[in-house]
Amino acid sequence: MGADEQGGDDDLALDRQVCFPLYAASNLITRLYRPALAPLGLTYPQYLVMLVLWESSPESVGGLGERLHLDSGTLTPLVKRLEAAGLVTRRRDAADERRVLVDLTGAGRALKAKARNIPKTLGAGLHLDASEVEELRETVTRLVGLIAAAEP
Amino acid sequence: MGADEQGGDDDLALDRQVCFPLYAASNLITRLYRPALAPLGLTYPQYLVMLVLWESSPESVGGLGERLHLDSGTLTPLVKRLEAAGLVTRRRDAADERRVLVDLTGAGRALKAKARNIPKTLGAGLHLDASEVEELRETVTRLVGLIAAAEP
DNA sequence: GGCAATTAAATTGCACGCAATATATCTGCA
DNA sequence: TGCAGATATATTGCGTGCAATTTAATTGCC
Repeated sequence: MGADEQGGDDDLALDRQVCFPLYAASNLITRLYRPALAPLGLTYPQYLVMLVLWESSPESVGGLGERLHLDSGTLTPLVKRLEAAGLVTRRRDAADERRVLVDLTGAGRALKAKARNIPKTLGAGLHLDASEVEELRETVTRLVGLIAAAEP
Repeated sequence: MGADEQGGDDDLALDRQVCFPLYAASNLITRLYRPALAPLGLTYPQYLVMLVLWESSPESVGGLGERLHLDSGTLTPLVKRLEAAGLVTRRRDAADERRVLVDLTGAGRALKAKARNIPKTLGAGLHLDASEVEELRETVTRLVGLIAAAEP
């Protein structure tokens, strides 16, 4: 142990970080999805918003943000792009004029059919067995819960 | 199973995706590190570059990119900001003028002392036991390897 | 009812990330 | 030697992410 390693062997080694592989995995996944999403005219974050809406719509901007851990600074312009693409509509909630409700158009709903095989197609290329994927998903989901709970 | 669920129960449910928790975890971690890195004047990606340089410097832009899975489009402006902050120098490699070598300044090297307790401080807040963290790190690292290998 | 505090979105400004492209340098081979 | 192809970095353009601020609407409390 060198004289400059008072914090332990070397806590600052890149290969010791948990944060870094998560960061790298996220970037790599965005890159991996790009060619599959390009024919649908979607970016990866836009795809996530569509996943939420395909499950339940209309949804407020805040609702989308809570689900995806994103704020209005990210979602407002993103949803406007989806609106410009004709996939969603935006309207003020009559019951609470502060809210904006994002809803699917016919084209937005129809896009789900084109997206259906994306998870299977992209998952297959990784050669991870199902149980391993499931465990990874659960562990990272729990981590997300922990970090989100630790937030202000 | 509904008539619109031909791809399985619903492969497009957000909670079924492995990609999403990784994406969310990455964003949340960046947010989590921000207040700890602010006193050092670093963003999270800048911190990762410094981690690499603290391990071995000088390093070429390409070397940084290979280690962090980033390209010159991201690294060039980032490293220039580190240079403007007085933490690194940039110079052409005399042996191969195409390369740019990024090296630590005295201030850059000195910053390591201030960063030393960051991993422990931030890790402690998550209340995950060490073995669990280790397993998560290994699994995600393996995933990163798989996706990176699948890349062109 | 009325006003302060809260809440929901939108806006602004900055730093990524990356595809596509441009520029400069090097390597290999005729 | 000289030149075509490959390689390393830089640049451009666009879409995020997010802190900080602004604007508009609602709630709570008197």
